[in-house]
Amino acid sequence: MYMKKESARPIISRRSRPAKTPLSRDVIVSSALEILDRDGLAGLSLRRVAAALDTGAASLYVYLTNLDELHALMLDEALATVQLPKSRRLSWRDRLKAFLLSYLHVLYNRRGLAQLALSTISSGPRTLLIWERLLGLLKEGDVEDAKAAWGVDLLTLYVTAIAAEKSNWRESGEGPGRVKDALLSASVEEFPLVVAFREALLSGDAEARLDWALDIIIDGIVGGRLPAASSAVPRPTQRRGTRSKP
Amino acid sequence: MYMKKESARPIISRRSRPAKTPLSRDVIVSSALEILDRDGLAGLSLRRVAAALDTGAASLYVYLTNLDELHALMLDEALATVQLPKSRRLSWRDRLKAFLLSYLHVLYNRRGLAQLALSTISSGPRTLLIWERLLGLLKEGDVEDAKAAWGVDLLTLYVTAIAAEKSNWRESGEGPGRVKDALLSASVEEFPLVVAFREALLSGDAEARLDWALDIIIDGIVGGRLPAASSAVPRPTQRRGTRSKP
DNA sequence: ACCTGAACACCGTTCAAGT
DNA sequence: ACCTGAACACCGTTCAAGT
Repeated sequence: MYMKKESARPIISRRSRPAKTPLSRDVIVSSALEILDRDGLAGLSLRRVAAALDTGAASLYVYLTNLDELHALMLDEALATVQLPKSRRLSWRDRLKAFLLSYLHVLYNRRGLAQLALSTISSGPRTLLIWERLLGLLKEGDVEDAKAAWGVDLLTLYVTAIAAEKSNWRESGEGPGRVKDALLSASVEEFPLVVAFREALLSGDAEARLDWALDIIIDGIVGGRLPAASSAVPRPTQRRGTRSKP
Repeated sequence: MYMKKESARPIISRRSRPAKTPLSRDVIVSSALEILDRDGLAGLSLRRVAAALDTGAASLYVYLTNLDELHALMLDEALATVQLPKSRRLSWRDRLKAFLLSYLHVLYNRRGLAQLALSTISSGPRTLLIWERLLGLLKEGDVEDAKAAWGVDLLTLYVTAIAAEKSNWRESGEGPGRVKDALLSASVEEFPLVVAFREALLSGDAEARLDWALDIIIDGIVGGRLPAASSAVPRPTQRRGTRSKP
């Protein structure tokens, strides 16, 4: 199952390649994305990328500081294909939803990418462009600045999470089957509500649920309260924060 | 840096342990959680768990089918400590938020657990209990069944995603610093809105943002539209679904 | 039935040596 | 400056052999 291909062959026959394919961040990233498509995140390794480029893993360290950096570069590159709908006939809201759906599909359609998106802090140019577009759409909807800013965070995080969850289901074999089994075998004594809600919990396809959730979140961003305070305001009584010093 | 500890010592001195510590799923899981606490997800391996239990990795396969299963067991076990606030003086809404915050803190406080939560499909008894509690709270708020069911999904996914994102920041060294840098160095020509929104994008601490987002989502679940249709209803025109057969 | 050592097929990263 | 082979310190999983 492990293609050892051209391992013990002294005749290398460089056929088409012009001498070697000069290494660069770009060729490394696109090579890595090809491997991701074929073998998923589990099949992606520096050694495999290097092998595809006909070199050793050590060579990549001239262009990358480590595997994490490659991940971030891959993610940002992949996000280049997220698309704003052209049709000007749609409302800002429908275009926002279409854009988020495009984002979702980009993450979901490429194996392992959604996983990567959640474990990688990306802030490359493609990521910035997505923020730019989202801010533009929310501004079209006359959302106040403070709400738009926080809304971008909320929307991207939610969509990323959905993509990752769906990806998991696909990658790990059988969809939400395990959850379904757990629901069906839950005891009424211990989990009366879960049992009572069985059908409702399992109802609806992924798209209907996503659409519902997006509507809720968008409505909330548009109509909800303003972010409580800018960073300079003293907080009211709060429950034991994450900050380290008072 | 790699504690080779008691590697080449013929005198093993079983001190306190009663003959050996008999292996079982439970001891394996709690041993694994200890390692997770100390060394994070990157430091967790079957070999290390086995070493802590004074045996070889192969021995664990009597109790586990693979590493993924251990992950799922660990997650479910850790979720046991999520707590419903006792104080009956709080509104259902405040108790819901406190419960979700407890969930968040359980995921966040244990290193690597949030990551695990997003890459693992958990459906053990502790997970079911969390659904049970959430359904109970939403019912107290007189949320319609269909909305409550989908709401559980939305709330847990969002909180898990937040925990994972914050965990990433902590685990990967410097918090949202990279994002901040990207924001500060973004060009006005390319990303005018991002630049204009700089301050708003960075404003507010994590708690304020979380609180804002939770309010939006809860409001949406309470007041938003009903899920469009139960699974049996024909869908209106939809954009190219994920389903495989028509 | 349970446990084990050894082996297999991999990893990321570093480093001294080459060009 | 860029590339490389070899080495280091790990992985998960399987398997034949032991008790």
